Amino acid sequence: MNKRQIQKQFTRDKILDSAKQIFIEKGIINSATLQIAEKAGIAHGTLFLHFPNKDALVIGLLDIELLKFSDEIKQLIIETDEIDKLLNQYLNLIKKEEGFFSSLAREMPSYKSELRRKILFRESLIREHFHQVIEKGIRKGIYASVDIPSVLTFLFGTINYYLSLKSSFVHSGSVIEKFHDQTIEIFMKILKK
Amino acid sequence: MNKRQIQKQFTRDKILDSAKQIFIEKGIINSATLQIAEKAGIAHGTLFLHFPNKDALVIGLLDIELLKFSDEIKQLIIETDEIDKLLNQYLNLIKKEEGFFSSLAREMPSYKSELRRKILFRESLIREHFHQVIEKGIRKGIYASVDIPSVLTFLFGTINYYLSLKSSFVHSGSVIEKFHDQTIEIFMKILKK
DNA sequence: AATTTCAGTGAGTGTGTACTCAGTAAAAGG
DNA sequence: CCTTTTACTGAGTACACACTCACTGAAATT
Repeated sequence: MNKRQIQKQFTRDKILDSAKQIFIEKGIINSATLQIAEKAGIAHGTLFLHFPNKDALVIGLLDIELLKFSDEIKQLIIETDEIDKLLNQYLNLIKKEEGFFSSLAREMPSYKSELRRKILFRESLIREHFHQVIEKGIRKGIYASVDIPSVLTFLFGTINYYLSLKSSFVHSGSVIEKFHDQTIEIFMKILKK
Repeated sequence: MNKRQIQKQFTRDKILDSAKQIFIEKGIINSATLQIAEKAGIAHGTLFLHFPNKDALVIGLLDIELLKFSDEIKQLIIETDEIDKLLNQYLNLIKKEEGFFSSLAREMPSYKSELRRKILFRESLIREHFHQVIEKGIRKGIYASVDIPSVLTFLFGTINYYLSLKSSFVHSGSVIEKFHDQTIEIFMKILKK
């Protein structure tokens, strides 16, 4: 990479960093591209050299962040094969980026269907891991033979709900932490024989 | 009421009807007040004679609709005191106005906190009824002595999740219907001794 | 019948914001 | 050293949309 390419990449990263900060603070939908540019310390027009339009920026941002998250999850799967430990670790990971996931849960229903599909696809990969761990548990006779997709929708739906209404559930601090124990407890009861 | 008052009320109703239709179709946040006025068959300015601003219209609309729903729920409570039947009836009521509740679930996280508090307050009244029925069941020894608020958050969270992502879960038709049986089944398992 | 009241009208205004494009300066290439 | 390429700039444009207000005409009041 020559000097120009390095500079270009650097600017792109600044835009994405700024977009992420603003995404966490108040979401992307109601934030102006001008504000993102200002926070990144670049001209408004520059943003559109790197992303053809606002949607592309959102997709770019979410793609990167969710990929990072996916990788961390994968690591986690390798390390744990008990569902309560996995769920505990999963919640801890979300908690680490709770602002991000809260904004995501809040705004997702308003995204264009293509982007929503992308996000749900990434979620489905995570579900797949949970699915396998539960399946193994059922085969071993540890868990009741539940309909796995159903119980996972129940689980992920609830977590999504906590995140999307975070500001109504907690004034400051973590929703995930608040509901951490009871979520695991109830989910384990669902799996209980 | 004289002729003028009747006419005024009629116009107000037309606005609310139109707003409800548009709310169901695509939500209120991304709909223009001009469009609502056109659908109601009135001038754009007229809308602002009846509601000082767009927010007031949204509050007016949701207040009326949620009050109607509350009343139907109350009726239901009187008639049934088994939790699975109550839940079944509750889901049926939501299904009857699924478009409305889907839009509500989708947009609620984006509303100003005051309006969100209002909506959550109405929901809390409904939860209160569920709470009582479960409590009675626990006292009778039918259900396990679970932490009722936790399991209710789990339940309402999941239902909210289905509704908010309705268009991702079903192409056409009812999400509530799709998840009806499994929701009841899992919830009853949570309550099982 | 004359006057007052008021619901309704719709062109107009102000604001916010996504996106453009002619111009600039520094890096790359010869 | 000169020419070309290109990342970047930021004032400008187009558009959408919430909300206003001078005006109209019919109903209510006198």
